[in-house]
Amino acid sequence: MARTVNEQDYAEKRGEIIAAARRLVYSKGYEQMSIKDILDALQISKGAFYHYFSSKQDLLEGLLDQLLAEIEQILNQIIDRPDLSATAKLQSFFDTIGRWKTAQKDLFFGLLRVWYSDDNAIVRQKMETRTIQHLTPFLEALIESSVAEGRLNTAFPDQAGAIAFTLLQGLSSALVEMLLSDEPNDALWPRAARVVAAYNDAMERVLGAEPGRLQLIDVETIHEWFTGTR
Amino acid sequence: MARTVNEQDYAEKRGEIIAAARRLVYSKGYEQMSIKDILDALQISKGAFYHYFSSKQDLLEGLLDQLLAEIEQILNQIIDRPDLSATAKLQSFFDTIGRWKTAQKDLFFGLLRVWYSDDNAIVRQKMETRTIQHLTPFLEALIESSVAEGRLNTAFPDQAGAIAFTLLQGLSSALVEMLLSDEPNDALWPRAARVVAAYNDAMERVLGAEPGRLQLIDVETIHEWFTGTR
DNA sequence: ATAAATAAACCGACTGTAGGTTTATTATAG
DNA sequence: CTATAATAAACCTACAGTCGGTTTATTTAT
Repeated sequence: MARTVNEQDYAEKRGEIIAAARRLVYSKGYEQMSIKDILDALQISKGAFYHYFSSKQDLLEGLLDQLLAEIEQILNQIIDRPDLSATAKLQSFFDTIGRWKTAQKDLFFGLLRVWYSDDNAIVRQKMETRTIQHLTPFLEALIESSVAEGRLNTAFPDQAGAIAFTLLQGLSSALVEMLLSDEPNDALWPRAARVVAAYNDAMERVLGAEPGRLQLIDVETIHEWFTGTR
Repeated sequence: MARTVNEQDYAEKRGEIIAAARRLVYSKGYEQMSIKDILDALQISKGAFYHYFSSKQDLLEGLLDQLLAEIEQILNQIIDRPDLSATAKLQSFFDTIGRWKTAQKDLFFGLLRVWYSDDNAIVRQKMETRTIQHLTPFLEALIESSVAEGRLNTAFPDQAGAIAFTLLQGLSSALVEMLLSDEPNDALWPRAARVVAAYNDAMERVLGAEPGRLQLIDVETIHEWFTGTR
């Protein structure tokens, strides 16, 4: 025979290209990123690129896969903890999201404008639907267990995960819009706090949790978001 | 001076271009629609187009304005009805959305694929945020009145409108995804009914309505959606 | 061990198309 | 008449994607 595909190398190279694309998407957004940007960054030819990806969209799918895989890994770490009750895991899930964003604050805030720009609409849209599709099962399991534990109460544990995600994304959108507005932070942050409180309330009602039980984002965190340098 | 701008004519021509763009967006999606498509459809030159719009994005904004204005008009008709209580208006609001979609069923289903395609992500995204921004006040007012009427119960009437919209959009996304899937309709529709029930429940809980009071979409309607020709 | 064979990996000029600009011309209100 | 709105058409630039071709690694037959 002849030269055979080295799956290892192939995947590695593909990963490198995706990584470069990711940096570019983070810095200038998907639409603004040209294939040439990637070629320049990696010093490879067009032929090389199109050997690994059939189109720019194909590259995007790969990027989304990578992002989702990372999230799933983090989620799994929470799920696997035997010391936590299902309800605690659920809360830990929310906390982890918030903590990640805070930890990578500089990166995160730099990302915001790009991620929520018009030039990134497809990426966000696709990421949103994929997040719901892939992560809902995790949430569903936690919710079902919590219902069994008696800490949650819903007649639709199978659907509640998706609805919870919808709420989470709604909250994110609302907060991001405020963060990206021109209004001064100190005027914004009490309003942000109220938005969070409202979504918290909504989430508790939907899942049938006792008031104050579930906290999507703690007040500390949003305060920090809205008082740091933008 | 010289030839003065005829505001009337100017707006009219702009409207014509937007209308043509709208037909094209409906038939092939925003990204797939080129400026040339519009020029060909109206038999005008590029110069003419760029006299009325500064860019393709500018055109999009105009299109969104048009769409939103139509929705607002419909909403206002409901609000203005003195015979209805606030809660009845709220229900009427949901009904109207569903009835519109059913009435224009053929158009509506044809639209679905295009509207939810990747090539239309920016349009949908922008329309979503603008819908929330512009229509939330209407919902808020209805919710506040309903709370006063004692038919709803929420500590966050000011935020509940936005959250309600989030839920509506979440439900829409879920249903559309099912409608666009390859699975056969008869297998799909009981699941769709359950999704609707879950969102109904969520909405009632969030707004603090009595169970069964609020109906986002009635079962008749979705049944019709999922049994007609696709 | 070596050379022929073969397919993967890579290269970069080229193309078609699209959004947008510039420059020139026509029509019309004052 | 003339200034300007309105239109036309040639032009520019950037970009995704293609394609014929070259290099490089691996296998197989001698």
